[in-house]
Amino acid sequence: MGITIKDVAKLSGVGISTVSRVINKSGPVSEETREKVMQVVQEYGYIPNISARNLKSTKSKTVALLIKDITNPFLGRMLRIIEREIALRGYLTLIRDVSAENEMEIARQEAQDYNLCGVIIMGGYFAYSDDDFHQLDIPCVLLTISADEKVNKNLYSSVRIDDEKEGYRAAEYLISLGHKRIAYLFRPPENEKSTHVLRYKGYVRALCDNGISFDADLAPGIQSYVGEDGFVFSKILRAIQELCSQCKDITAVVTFSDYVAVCITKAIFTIGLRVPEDISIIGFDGVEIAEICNPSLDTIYQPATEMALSATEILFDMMRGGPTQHIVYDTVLLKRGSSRAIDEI
Amino acid sequence: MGITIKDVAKLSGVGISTVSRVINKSGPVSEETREKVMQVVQEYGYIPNISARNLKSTKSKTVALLIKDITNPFLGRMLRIIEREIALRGYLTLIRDVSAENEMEIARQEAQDYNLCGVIIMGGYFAYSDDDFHQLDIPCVLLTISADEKVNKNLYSSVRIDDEKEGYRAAEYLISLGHKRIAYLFRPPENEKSTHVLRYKGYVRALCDNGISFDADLAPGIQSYVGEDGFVFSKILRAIQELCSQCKDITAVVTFSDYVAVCITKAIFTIGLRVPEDISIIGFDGVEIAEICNPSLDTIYQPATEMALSATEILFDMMRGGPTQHIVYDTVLLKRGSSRAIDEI
DNA sequence: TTGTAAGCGTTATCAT
DNA sequence: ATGATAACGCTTACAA
Repeated sequence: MGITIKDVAKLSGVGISTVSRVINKSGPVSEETREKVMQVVQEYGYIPNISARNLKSTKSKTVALLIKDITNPFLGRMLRIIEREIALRGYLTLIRDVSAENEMEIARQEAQDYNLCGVIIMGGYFAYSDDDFHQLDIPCVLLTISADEKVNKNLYSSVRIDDEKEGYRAAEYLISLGHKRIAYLFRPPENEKSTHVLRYKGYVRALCDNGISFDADLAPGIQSYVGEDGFVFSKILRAIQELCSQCKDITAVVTFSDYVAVCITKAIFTIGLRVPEDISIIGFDGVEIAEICNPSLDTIYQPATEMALSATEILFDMMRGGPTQHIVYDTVLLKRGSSRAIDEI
Repeated sequence: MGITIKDVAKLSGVGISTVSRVINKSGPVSEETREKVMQVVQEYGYIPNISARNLKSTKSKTVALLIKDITNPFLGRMLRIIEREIALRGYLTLIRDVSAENEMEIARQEAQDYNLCGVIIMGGYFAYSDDDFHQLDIPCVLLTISADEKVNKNLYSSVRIDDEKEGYRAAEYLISLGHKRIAYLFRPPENEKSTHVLRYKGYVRALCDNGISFDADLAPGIQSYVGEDGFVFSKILRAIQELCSQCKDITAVVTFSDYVAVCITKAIFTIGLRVPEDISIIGFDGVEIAEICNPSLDTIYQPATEMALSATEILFDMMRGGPTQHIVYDTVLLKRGSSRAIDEI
């Protein structure tokens, strides 16, 4: 254990509170003593103990970043940006992967333990209640998600896209190209209320609106798209195989992430078909992989940078007493060649 | 702020230390009082405050995971496994991205602040000194890296592959296929001592050993492979364009990660050449992307799961007073079709 | 401008 | 088996 504030005080011949004032710039100190203290701090490499700080009722200048699945590249990109923004403002970031857990419980726990100033939750579900936010009791921004309509909008902020609408858009795009037999690959159970499901609902609505009857056989769930250490590809391959053997007339696939779309592309090649000649594909998110794969994917691009910056800004606004905000970003439909009009075939 | 141990004591009509004993199972308590206390704990949702715990000299059952670049998919995979293993042992994981910072300084800081039991550093550099580990003063495992030879091996553990050897192997594989003009794309400056550089050195040695004169023009550094929020592809594309225009006779490329290899593949397609017909490529790490891209990449596969499990196990061993260990894993050269013998062309 | 002292929520020691 | 009480390192009134 390093030296404490007490040691610094003794070593520099001043009182404890003076040292505290120096390192926190939290009160008047004569230039002379200031230098004396800093001298000792430098020489002995004194580091204030955060746990002790957190113990006092005052907030700790740290923000928690709770992530549902830290290996998700889309979330990863935003993570980096947010972390940097938070550091720029002189705050500390506590990162926590909450994949398998209840993120609200963890948020409460951490808020208490570390005396947090705020929380950003990325990619969770949204079965939150008013009570959840009341109990949390510190500024909270949901990123990529929103709470249910019933939850009081003044209790939290959110930054996201309209997943249902964009799912609709993805499907509509393929429909506009003349496709009628359009599959959707999604990940089922646990995430009952997730962005994935919303995108899926958009897909279903798009079909209906265009007079295409929804066929449940075309929307199989794959069992969990990223195993802890296993790979997902084999599962997708199996799904695609079934999809193509049972209903030979499929001409397009929609899905909820670029990553899965890349897997689907590979699966299609593997069974001897081509993209986009035989089957058209559209991805979701617009992460780099969608650009560098072969062929590059058409995709629904989310403005990750802007979303990350907004989330951070809103959080710090709230920490200064500002109001909650709810921002819904528009996406951009990137056309890069993984789908083609059905007539051309 | 939730209720404290004091409140629980009052509410259940017992002393503070009794409550402490109950929740920590750290002393004799009558079954009767135990139930009384637990009753209150449940009812009011009491959560012990970790900061307060950390303040006491006793260790806090938390381990820090320091990562150089959290968006690296290879590190990400191991991260998930380690986190799970740590949780399984009843410990808390503190994740921190140390991309832009000095990981040792942060390790010391966190060790003190959170009263850590141990640290795992993933993907850092290795300009560490004896002093670094002495000052850190808690069990430390380096994952994917090792400290310099000069550093006392009893001060830390390490789990990694032999990057120089495996870089050699990658290059040698292409040489064995008849390639002579083999490029290497790497990321230069800051990482002077990183795994990347070792792999590069292996590549150079392989060339020499096989009587191929090293041509610096074939090993350009790309400026930084993952911008904070920018994409790397354009940079690689430029590098490949130059490489192919200046020295038309290149037939193969080695690089330090699958991700970059995928970018290179795309760049090659973009300028109108084919993989592996015109140019052979081998990746590094063996992450999923190397399998699902087109064509699937030959790559040097690192046993990520085993490495992650080893690192965790060694750390907990050390925490129980066990010795330091230094494990070097072998890789597997996966041949999936992104390189071909030069004669076949 | 500076120092003293009272907490913050725990755990650990020591009586009881 | 149980309950005071003294730390742990820090911030912050309040006093000097």
